[in-house]
Amino acid sequence: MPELPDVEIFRRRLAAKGLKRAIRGVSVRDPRAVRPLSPRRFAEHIRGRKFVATRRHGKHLLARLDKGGWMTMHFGMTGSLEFVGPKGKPPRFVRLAFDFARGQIDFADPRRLGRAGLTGDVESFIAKERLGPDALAPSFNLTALKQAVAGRKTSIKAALMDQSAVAGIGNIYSDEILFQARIDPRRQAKKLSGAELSRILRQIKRVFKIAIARGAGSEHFFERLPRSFILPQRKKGGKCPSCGGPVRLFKSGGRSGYYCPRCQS
DNA sequence: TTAAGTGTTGCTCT
DNA sequence: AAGAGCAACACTTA
Repeated sequence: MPELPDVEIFRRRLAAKGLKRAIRGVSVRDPRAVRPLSPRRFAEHIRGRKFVATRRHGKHLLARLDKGGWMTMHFGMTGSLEFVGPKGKPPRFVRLAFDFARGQIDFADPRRLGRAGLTGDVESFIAKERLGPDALAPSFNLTALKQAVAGRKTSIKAALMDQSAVAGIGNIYSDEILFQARIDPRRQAKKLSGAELSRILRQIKRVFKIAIARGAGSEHFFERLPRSFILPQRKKGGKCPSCGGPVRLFKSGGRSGYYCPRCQS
């Protein structure tokens, strides 16, 4: 689930429910969720303090602490951030819980591939993680996209998913972006024309903005997407929303990609 | 029941 | 050294 739009939803949730309120307790239910930090060091660093600002870079969420420094979160394949009110029922698979006077914020993660950590400042964190520019940052323009895929022999789909080239695009949304841009995901990145890259850039911004606006990751999210989106058809037997033909599955590096062989070339 | 599949990343091998 | 393949992980679905 957690690609850029999903993480942006988590960020907004944290900003709405967890900012400028005392964090009364931090419960590390699974030590692996804060690895390589010790649960104690992580919890003690945050307990009694407040989050005062949030940021997102690609698929990473960061929250600034009132006395300086930031908490970082990455959601792996199945992580999420949920707010639970005073009488609410917590989700399954909670690995970290932040307790406030009214309710709690839970980091849930069935597959345990997500991580939380601590860092001094955002810029050094981005450098350490080797992250490219955030896909929604205004500075990620056509020049930056050209730079990201320049000379790359790999497929445009793989290049877009490379977080060191551009941060935030994953397996699902790369399919949608390339479908909207009418580009075959298997094409070599370096062989795309300027006009094609321009279409891709426009669709990165558009697809992500639409996904965020429609509540990425929420229940019935797929039904709330425009009819022109291939995302709900991203399955066996799916039909291209543009031409009605069957969507095709291809595999690369253990990942599944879907596309319309008639509409994308 | 068992096996395959899964929205991410990082390590290994070439 | 870029790129491909697979492991990590644990649950859900076929």
